[in-house]
Amino acid sequence: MFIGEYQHNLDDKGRLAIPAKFRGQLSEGAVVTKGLDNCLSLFTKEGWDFEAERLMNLPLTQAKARAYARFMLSSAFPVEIDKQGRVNVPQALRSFAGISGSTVVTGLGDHVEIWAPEAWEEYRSHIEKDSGNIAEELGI
Amino acid sequence: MFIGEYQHNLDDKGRLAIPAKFRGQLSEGAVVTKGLDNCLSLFTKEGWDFEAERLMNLPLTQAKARAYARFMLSSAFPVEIDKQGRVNVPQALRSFAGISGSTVVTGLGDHVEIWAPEAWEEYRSHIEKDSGNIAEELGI
DNA sequence: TGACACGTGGGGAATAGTGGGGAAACGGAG
DNA sequence: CTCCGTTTCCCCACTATTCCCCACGTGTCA
Repeated sequence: MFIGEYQHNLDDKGRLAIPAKFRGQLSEGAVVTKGLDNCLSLFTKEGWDFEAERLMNLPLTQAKARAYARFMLSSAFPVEIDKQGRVNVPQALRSFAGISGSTVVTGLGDHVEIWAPEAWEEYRSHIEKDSGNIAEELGI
Repeated sequence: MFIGEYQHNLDDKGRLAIPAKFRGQLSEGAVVTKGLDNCLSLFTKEGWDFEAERLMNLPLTQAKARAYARFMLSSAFPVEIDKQGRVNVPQALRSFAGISGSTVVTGLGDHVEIWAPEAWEEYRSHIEKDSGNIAEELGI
C-alpha cells in the first residue's frame, strides 16, 4: 500500500528518486503513465496489467473508447528502478506534467502519483477546503 | 505488450525506425496496414493472423462488412525488420497517412500505430482535454 | 558520536537512431 | 539476347542519447 507525500528532485537527466518506502513494491518493474488532472501515475507491474486488461477489453470500434485506450496506452512507459532507487521519467511525460526540478510524490493506495509542486499545491488546497462537501456528495 | 509514444524519422528511402522496445516482439515478421482515423497499424504476425481471421469471418453478404474487410485486407503488406531495426513502409501507405519525414509511433497494447505528427497532435490534444469526461462517460 | 541509509550528482560505456554508399535485381531499349 | 539505366535492398559508419555504475554529502537512528 502506497501512502504519504514526499518532495523529491528530478535531476537534469530526468531521473526521479522513488521514496524508500515505495521501492520494495516497485522493484519488480513499474509503469509510468499520464494520469488525470495533469499528474503522472506510477503503477506496479500487477497494477498496470490489471489496468491494461481493462483498456484492451473496451469496444475499440467505438471512437470514444478507442480514443481513451489510445491516450492511456500511448502515454505509458515501462520503467526500472536503478541501484540508487531512481526511475527514468521519459521526456514526453515530463513536459506533460510540467515537471522539472522539484516534484511531489504521493502514495494513492494502489499506485503512486507524481506532481509538479505548483499543481499539487493548488489541487491539495482545493480539496482540503472542500473535503467535507465532497465526502457528502459522494455519500461516504 | 506495446506501450509508449516515440518520435522517429522516416528517411527519404521510406524506412522507419521501430522503437527498440518494440523490436523483440516484431522480429518474427510483421504486417503493416491502414488503420482507423488515418493512421497506419503495425501488427505482429500472430496479431495479424487473429485480425485477418476476424475480418474473414465477417458476414460478407453485408455491403459494409465487405467494404471494411476489403479496406483492411487489400492494404496490408508484410514487412521485415532490417539489422538497424527499421521497416520499409510502402509508398501507398505513406501517402494514405500523410507521412513524410518525422512520424509518431505509438504502442496500443496488441499492435503499433504510426501517425503523421500533426494528425497525432490534434487527436491527442483533443483527447487530453476530454479524458476526464470520456473516462466518466465510459464509466471506468 | 559513529554508522548506516537515503538522496543527489557526475562520468563512462553501451546502444539506439540516422544517413550514406555499394551491390543486386528488375525493367526497358537497342 | 544483351546492355544500360533505374530502383530497391542491404550493410557499414557516425553521432547522440540513454543507461549504468561509482562516489559524495547530508540527515537520522542507535
